[in-house]
Amino acid sequence: MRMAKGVEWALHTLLNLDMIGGGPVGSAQLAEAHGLSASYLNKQLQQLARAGLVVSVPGPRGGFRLARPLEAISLLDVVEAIEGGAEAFQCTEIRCSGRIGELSPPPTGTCAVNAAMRRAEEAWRQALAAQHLSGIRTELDSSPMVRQVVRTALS
Amino acid sequence: MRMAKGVEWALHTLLNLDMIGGGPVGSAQLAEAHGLSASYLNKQLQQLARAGLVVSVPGPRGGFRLARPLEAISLLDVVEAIEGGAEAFQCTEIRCSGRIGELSPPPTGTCAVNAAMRRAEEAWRQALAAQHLSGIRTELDSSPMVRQVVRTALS
DNA sequence: GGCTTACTACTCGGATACTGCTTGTCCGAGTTCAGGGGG
DNA sequence: CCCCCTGAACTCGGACAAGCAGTATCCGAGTAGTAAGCC
Repeated sequence: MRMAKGVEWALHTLLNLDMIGGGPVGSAQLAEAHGLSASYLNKQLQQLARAGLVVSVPGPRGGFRLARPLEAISLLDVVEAIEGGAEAFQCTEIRCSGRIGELSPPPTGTCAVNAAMRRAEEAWRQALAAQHLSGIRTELDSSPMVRQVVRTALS
Repeated sequence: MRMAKGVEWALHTLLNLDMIGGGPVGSAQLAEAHGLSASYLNKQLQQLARAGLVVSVPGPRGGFRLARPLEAISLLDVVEAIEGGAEAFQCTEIRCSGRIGELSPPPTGTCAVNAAMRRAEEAWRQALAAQHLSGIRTELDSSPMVRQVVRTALS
């Protein structure tokens, strides 16, 4: 179970978009800031745009800008935008297959294994939803010097 | 991010091993119980054996049996046995690459993005570690009739 | 001089190949059991 | 009658392919800005 690395890219890129301020920034510049593939980062940014986290501006001097402040963007928002909202553990109901399934009556209620895994996953989602990008920005050394570096790198 | 379906197979198989009792059961019978691929289930059982959750008995009338009671097996044990203990979110330290990495001084401390993701993952792991297979067995309808069905299916 | 218009350059957006991991399969090593032969 | 030995069958164990999701890339659609031409 490995999370797509696009999540890491998206998180850092969103933080950079916040540091640079208002105007839209092209995916090429955002990619160069961290030495990433511009085309692939563009793909991730499109998914963020579909999820309503960033706004895309077409045309020359276009790009992407934050759709809302970092305070209103949780880690869960970003993960679901990139990974999709599907559950990691997908119950295939093997309890209804094979000899046990044939010999047993159709089970009632949800699978206990599935329920337990979903409980754990719900804890993960809640922990993600409880953390917002504004908190990460605080943890980072967001001194004016760092912000200036980001602006220089994205100019 | 999709969890390997081997986790689901392993969980149901461990529960079946408990229901049938002491003697070792071959992977072929365990697979037939749920209509699974015997060879592939065998692969998963080997990983459970390496993790010390089951004991493998070679030779005719061999197979696998539980190494310890269900009360002593948590969901985390099973997930880590199948998936491996690696973190789902793997920080590639892109903050040190690209133009921002070149212009900024080497950062001190761990990446804030990585720390936040690990906090969420830790919540998930704790939720997994808090649930034991004995609890799932209780949730299941483990009436004598069901147990008899499992024994018949594995005979 | 001001306005309109066509052009150019630049951006996003989606369709298209490639790679690594999960999934699935196969055959060999090792062990137990059974049967036959000898003491 | 009891013991030993040989063989066979069955199991785990690891090495070997196939399928799919994630990864990476490229080219087309659309738009803002610009410059030239016209009134």
